[in-house]
Amino acid sequence: MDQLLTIQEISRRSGVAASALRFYEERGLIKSQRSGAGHRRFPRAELRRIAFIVFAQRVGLSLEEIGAALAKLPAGRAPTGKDWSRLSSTWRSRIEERIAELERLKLGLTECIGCGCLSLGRCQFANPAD
Amino acid sequence: MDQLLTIQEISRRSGVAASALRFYEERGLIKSQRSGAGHRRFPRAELRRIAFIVFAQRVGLSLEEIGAALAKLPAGRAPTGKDWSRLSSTWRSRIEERIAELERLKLGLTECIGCGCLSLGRCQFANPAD
DNA sequence: CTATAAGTTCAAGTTAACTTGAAGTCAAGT
DNA sequence: ACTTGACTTCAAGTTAACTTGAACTTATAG
Repeated sequence: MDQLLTIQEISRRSGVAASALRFYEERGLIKSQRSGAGHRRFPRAELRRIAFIVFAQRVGLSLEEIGAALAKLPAGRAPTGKDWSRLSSTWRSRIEERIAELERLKLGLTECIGCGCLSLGRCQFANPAD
Repeated sequence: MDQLLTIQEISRRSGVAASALRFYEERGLIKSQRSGAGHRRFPRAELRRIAFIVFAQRVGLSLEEIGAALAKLPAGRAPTGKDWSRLSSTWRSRIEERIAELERLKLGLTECIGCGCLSLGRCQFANPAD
């Protein structure tokens, strides 16, 4: 059941360019076995990791952060749904913060820019409380 | 009342590095007059433009887009609050889309990654409808 | 008069996340 | 035998948004 896929197949199924996949492997985010000819062969399960990477990028994480997160997956056994969700659970607050910032900016769009208070250093929208 | 400020003063008041201000000027986002010695002198009003740039960046716009927006400000007269708000009004939908995406991702955090459906190409969270 | 702080220009460096190109290998089809 | 297509590595290029450094000038304080 652990079918091996070529880089093209993985690329097609994940929507991630082959060059990007090589790049991810170089960075240690994903792994592949090699065929006799030295060609990459990806276990189907890598699609899951790749999906995770794409997902995390949309959330706004850097590859470095994503790599650090992936490194925490249990070695030796296939990660469970719980493993994956534990991995990404810390992002919730991050997403919420970013949403909050965008809401603030949206408000600033009318309240702040419109009224003319957009004087950096004092504007509550331009300078979110930290 | 149109007091002229040095680049350091502008930098301090805007929180934007002097090197970045020179860069913005080079890109045509802001303008300065020159002192006898060839030093930049910024009219106070430029702080407004800079605030706008910073604001727009947080929204997620590129300098190029910001430059294009700023270029639409009426030449000759000082921009009014209405000018500024008209300029940024198109961002509302952009912000809202990004918020919607983040909400989707947040949902995917539990629903999708947790349950194991995160199989790219089919997952509704990883691949928002377009 | 001189040291120092602030400014200038211009070229080159930086980081992220890839992409592109060159040069070569390998298996399959005709 | 030969061409094609998919693959490999490695180095270099790309874009955005700046920053840094070198070399130099000008302004200010003592």
